[in-house]
Amino acid sequence: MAKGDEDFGVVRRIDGKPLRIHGTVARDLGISIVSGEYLPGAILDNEVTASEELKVSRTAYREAVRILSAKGLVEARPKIGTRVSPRKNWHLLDPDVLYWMFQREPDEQLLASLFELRRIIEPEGAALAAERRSDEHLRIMERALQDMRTHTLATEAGRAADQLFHSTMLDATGNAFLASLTSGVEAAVSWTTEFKQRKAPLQRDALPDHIKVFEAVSAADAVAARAAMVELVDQAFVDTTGAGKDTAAA
Amino acid sequence: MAKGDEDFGVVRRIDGKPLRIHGTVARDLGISIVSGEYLPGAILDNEVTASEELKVSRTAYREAVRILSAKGLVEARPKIGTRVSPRKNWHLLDPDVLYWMFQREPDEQLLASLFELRRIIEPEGAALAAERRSDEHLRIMERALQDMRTHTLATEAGRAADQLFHSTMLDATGNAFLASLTSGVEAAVSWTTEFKQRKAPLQRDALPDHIKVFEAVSAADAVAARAAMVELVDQAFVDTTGAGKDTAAA
DNA sequence: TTGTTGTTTTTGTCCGACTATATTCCTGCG
DNA sequence: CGCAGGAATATAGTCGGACAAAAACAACAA
Repeated sequence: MAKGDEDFGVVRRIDGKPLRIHGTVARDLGISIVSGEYLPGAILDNEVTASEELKVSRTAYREAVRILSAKGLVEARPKIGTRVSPRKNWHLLDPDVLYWMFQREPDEQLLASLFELRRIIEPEGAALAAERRSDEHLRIMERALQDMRTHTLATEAGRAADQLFHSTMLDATGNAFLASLTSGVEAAVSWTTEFKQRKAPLQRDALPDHIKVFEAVSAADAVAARAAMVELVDQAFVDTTGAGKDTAAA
Repeated sequence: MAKGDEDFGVVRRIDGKPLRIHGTVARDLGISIVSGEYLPGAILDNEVTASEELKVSRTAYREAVRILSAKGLVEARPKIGTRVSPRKNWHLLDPDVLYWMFQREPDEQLLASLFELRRIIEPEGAALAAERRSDEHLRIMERALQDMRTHTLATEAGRAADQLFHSTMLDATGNAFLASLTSGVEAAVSWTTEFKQRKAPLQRDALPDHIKVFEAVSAADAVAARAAMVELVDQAFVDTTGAGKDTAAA
């Protein structure tokens, strides 16, 4: 390969790092499972057979299964085999699982549930941020908003600024659990957005909603921050699905 | 071992199943990490050294690392080693991570954050359940309440009934994400309760709060269900910490 | 200084053998 | 005939050891 070239054929992770073999196998199997190709209770091929089938060593295959098992998707037992766990046991809010779930066709019902959760969580997050944010938080968020304006969400830099805005606000809530939860969910949604955007490229400018949230947080006005974030989430739902104003109004 | 005997020395998982070697190593390492023994950015011993140190094969050690990596606790890179990830990347709401976090001394701040999250989530969950529950849900919940009354929370059967009550209500919300999230958090809290209960055995009877929630859900009264659940969570917070009425009133 | 090339350390992958576990089945006893 | 106990068996679990690949680092050259 000539200097400067890059191999875009390499499978990459969420964070852009290349996937090892065990990672790709885990990802493929994970997607198959969450998309219903293997139903809960189904038993996967035994390790020897499965690894031969996938043309990887048994070691690599086992490490992949460990990953899926750590996320609650499967359960391995001697003499029985590796069984797909009941959905109830799946770690649905695990970032990878979330990512896998929205890789095929984003299930309408599931997407609605996800936004239902966002609508519960994020307004309260904004309210907490309004009460607890530091001046440093405000500085970063304001700067991020400026970058969003100049670059727009169509560019990589713009989306990075958007992420910075949100992650800074999460940090400002002072609640690590809330931050962990929301960051994963928002990431999942942003992938869906990306997915949808190939078909329906144009949608409403998200900046005004962000500004409203920022101003409320800046003014330490929890009530206003909550209201502004409700609007932002509802708008995001409409943008993502194109429908479902009923759910948003519930 | 004579018939009927059991080996209580075996390390067991949350669900009671025995842990394999890779499981115990993952658990031990995981607890060390979340309890701050290894700080974010720190690099673990290389696989050969570490596995020798722990007297396990490199294969088993690697599978343990895969588990931790799947939960966002560590990140492994060739030539660098296995590095503890920044806390921001940890999957804090993963049931195992949560479990590990409350194994040593339950951090006061963290526990408060967890209840802050519960106070946001669970009332809304109860409200949704009130709107969407089926008659079957009601039947199971009522039955569970009866069992709670007859057995009390001091017994295994009583706690099982309590769990059934809560998990049924989560099912009734019709939101898989909400259910997944809450079940993990409630489980973590119940372990802390168990932990605390060794010192302060006696606390207020939780049954009346449960009944109020049930009656509201049964009457399909979302507002009342929300209010009743707020009370239940606040009461649980007081019972768990013994202090912190400020946070509960926020 | 900058770019390139080699060195080296560490994780990643593979293989093949053996162990542990738990189901299934069979056998013999009541 | 039914059932308890033990043997057979299929599967995941563990091991050790070899080699491959990635990536930081050092040495060197332009």
